[in-house]
Amino acid sequence: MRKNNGHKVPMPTLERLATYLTSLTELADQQVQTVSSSDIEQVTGINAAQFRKDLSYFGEFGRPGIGYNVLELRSWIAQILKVEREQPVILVGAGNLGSALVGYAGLGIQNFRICGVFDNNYNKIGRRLWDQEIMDVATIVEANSEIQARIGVIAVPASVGQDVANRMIEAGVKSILNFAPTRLKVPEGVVVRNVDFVQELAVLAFHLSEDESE
Amino acid sequence: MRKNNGHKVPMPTLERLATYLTSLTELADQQVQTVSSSDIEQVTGINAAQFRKDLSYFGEFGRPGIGYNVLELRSWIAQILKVEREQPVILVGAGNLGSALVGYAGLGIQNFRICGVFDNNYNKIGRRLWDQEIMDVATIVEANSEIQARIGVIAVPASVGQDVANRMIEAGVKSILNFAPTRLKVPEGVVVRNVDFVQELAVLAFHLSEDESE
DNA sequence: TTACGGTTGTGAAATCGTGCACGATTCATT
DNA sequence: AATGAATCGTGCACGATTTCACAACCGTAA
Repeated sequence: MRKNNGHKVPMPTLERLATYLTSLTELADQQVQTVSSSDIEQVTGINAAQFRKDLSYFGEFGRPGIGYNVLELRSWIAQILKVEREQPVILVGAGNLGSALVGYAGLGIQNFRICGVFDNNYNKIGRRLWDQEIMDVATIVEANSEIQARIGVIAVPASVGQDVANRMIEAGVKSILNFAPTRLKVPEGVVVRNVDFVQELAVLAFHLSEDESE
Repeated sequence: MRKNNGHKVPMPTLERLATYLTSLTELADQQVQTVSSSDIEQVTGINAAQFRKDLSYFGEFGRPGIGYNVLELRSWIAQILKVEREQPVILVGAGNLGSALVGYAGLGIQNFRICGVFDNNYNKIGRRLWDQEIMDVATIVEANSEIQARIGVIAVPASVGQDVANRMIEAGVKSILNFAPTRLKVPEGVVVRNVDFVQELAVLAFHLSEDESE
């Protein structure tokens, strides 16, 4: 990484960075060597100027007249997003959603790996979920002193979301992906992103025109 | 609904509307009769002025000096989001994620119901997933002429995402919730929202500080 | 009736994000 | 060496969104 000595990268830029990374990986698989910002626009639908601006927050990665080297750029973006090496992740909630996430092969593509699964249900603790043994959430601090995950995923009912978040933070988690429909209270320095299916559906429902929704 | 004769409601406003709806339902369950915008800020973490501005796109729902009637406001927002009555939803992809979504009780709370589940795997077609029989995705047009869903959920691998979207649109779907990590090409008038776990994790990884990520 | 504490709705200011437009750079060709 | 086509990086203007701040309003109590 080159600049960004300061800060203030817009959140939408970060989200797009992840998109670029995915597309660059595809392009690399297709043996493409070089791309221009308008090629990226072609593939991702994101405006070419936007792409260049996004990168400019972090340095200069392209060559005028040429474009970007696919492998190099992918590696740079991976570095920026801190996914050059495998990122361990822990997950609490071995229900349907948790199970789907642990089994999701797509995680590995961006170097994420779920290295610990926890639940509070004694019928589940000790069982296996894919390649993971489900552990007691009460042991999360101890377990994560081993795993050393800094990212945690919450896939539990809303009612226990805050409690789980607290434990995770105590266990050293700094970033939380929260699937429970609750706003988590977290201390300074901990980042939370919420994913709420129902909220997404509600936004979609809004766009239905009256006569359609009938 | 009262005004909004025009349009142009900011997307972030719509997303927050869904949050308000959830919180209002909780408040109603707690027998709270009236709330002020600062009560809402307390509960949701969303700025009180923001809340009032959001509502102002649709009309005047509060009384100066008093606040908002919880039940009334909830009903109004539900109307705005078109979730006053049950919204049928169809889902393609009876894998782990699809299964989790069909089984997710939270959907019902906002009046969404998955009324049709499809897949292309002959080992799955005909089987039951919770209360739904998995149907052949090839029959989606016919099946949805009965179900009349206008909202569709895509929970299939990226490679077949576009194909599934096309079929859905042919079947009359106007809004798509897409869990496949691909940018879908859709005709004018069809709205898509993407949910990408890996992108979310990547944004979270970015926020880890160097020495932590080691 | 008047005064007051609490609260809304909204214009206007401040902030934030996007996209254009252009100077600068690179390579290929003559 | 000079020309031209392609492409980057970025200042700036625009558009979108958030936040402020205040007039208008409501109910209560003196």
